[in-house]
Amino acid sequence: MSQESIGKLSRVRLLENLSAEAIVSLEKRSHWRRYARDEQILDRDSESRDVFLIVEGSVEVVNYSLSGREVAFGHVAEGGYFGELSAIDGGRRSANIIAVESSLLLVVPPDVFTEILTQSPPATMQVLRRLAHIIRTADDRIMDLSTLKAVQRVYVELLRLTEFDENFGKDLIRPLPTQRDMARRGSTSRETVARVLGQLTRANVVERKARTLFVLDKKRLLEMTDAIEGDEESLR
Amino acid sequence: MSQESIGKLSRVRLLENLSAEAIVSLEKRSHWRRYARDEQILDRDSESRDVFLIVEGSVEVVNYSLSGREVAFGHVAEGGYFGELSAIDGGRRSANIIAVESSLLLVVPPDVFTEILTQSPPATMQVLRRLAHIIRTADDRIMDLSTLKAVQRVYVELLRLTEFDENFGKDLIRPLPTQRDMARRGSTSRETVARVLGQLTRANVVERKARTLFVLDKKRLLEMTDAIEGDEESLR
DNA sequence: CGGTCCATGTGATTCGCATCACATGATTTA
DNA sequence: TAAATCATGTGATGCGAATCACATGGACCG
Repeated sequence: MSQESIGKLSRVRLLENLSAEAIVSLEKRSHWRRYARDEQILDRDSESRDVFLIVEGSVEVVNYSLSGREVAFGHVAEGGYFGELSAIDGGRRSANIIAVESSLLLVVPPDVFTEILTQSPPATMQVLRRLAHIIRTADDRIMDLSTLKAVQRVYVELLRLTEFDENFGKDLIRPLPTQRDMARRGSTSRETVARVLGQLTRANVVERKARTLFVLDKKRLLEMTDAIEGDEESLR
Repeated sequence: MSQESIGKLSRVRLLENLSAEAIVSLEKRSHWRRYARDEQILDRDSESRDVFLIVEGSVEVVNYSLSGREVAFGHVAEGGYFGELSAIDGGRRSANIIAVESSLLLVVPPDVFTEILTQSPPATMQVLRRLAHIIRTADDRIMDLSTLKAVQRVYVELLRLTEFDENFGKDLIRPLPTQRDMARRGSTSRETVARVLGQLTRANVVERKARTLFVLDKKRLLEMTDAIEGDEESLR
């Protein structure tokens, strides 16, 4: 194992409080694996219970319904990990994982993972906080799906992606995901996303330039999200 | 504190692996509280971070949208606990809790809860497994909301409530929740639940008698859940 | 025990949005 | 650079289910 990979490993959130020795020992009992862009890393009905640490790259969490419809669950970035649910409860994998870009992962066997938990309280708290965060996010999404209309869910999605850019001094989304991807996350159709984007552009709430979407009026977008709604188009 | 309450406390899942002394010490630093039926125990925007152990009774987890719509998240029975998310991550409460019946709770301050976690690995694993289970349930629900029609979500809800009764040797739901409650859980309207129930009765898939619903053909119900659906009513 | 409140069944109506169907534009890739 | 593939804009259509509106049936209560 190279010195470099140890350095990178220590940057994975799960391990950030572990000693160098503990990390070396962990690494010895795990194995490395590289996945190409778009490659499937984990299948919903695979039998493994391993935990995957993302040392380089990032992944998407996706599920498919029986009718073939895709639902996006989330994204895990470099320094994150996934697969912990099965390692914790021994149950099936709950989703499919796909590499967004070429990614280097450390595959940790379940018993090595649980050993970390029993030996490092800080690591355990880290996992607990992560699970708590996942639950909060999922609960919010259930609320959105249960109480908002499709159009409003697209607003929510846009707001979720919006970040303030220091250089421009403006709110923007960059890079803007494809409409198909946004539809997957908002549980709506690609066409609806297109229509919403067009409408918001006409209402001067957003402005599109190549791969970036400027959010000109974030406040208005926020209001529109929970309005009982009468006339949308009249916002022009 | 009575001998009896210690006995009851040790039956709360969170504490099942703790020593009697640990439980006594925990109890000393917490306080008891009784809530009446339908009383609100926890408000979504309350500031407390306490964890609640259900020693007697049971509660419902509910949320309200801005438009006033209710969404049922779950139910916690005697021996369970709730409020752990805020104790873990210090964040806001994620839902409202309402007593279903008169309930006796032990209110545990956040620092006492985290102390249990650091001192008892089995308790920690218990919490981890519980959170994992909540995530799996929530993910399933997101899939249902994203890919199923309202009618099918009612089928799913019925299946979720169905249990095999040893006495009768039959599948049944007892007591059958009100249509309003089932609508809350399936994120649909009360009327839709009524229509589905009527239809299933006519198709001899279920049969209603007072407060119990006999599920005559569970297999069929299961098939109808993920069918692409053409003709429902023709099942008669 | 008659009245009030809540649960239930069912019709009629409206509306949101998925779906289908193309046209056009942008990006790969051979 | 042409061809192929994928992303995007927008109209037309149909279906699902929320909503409105009552009628009836139970359950509880003063």
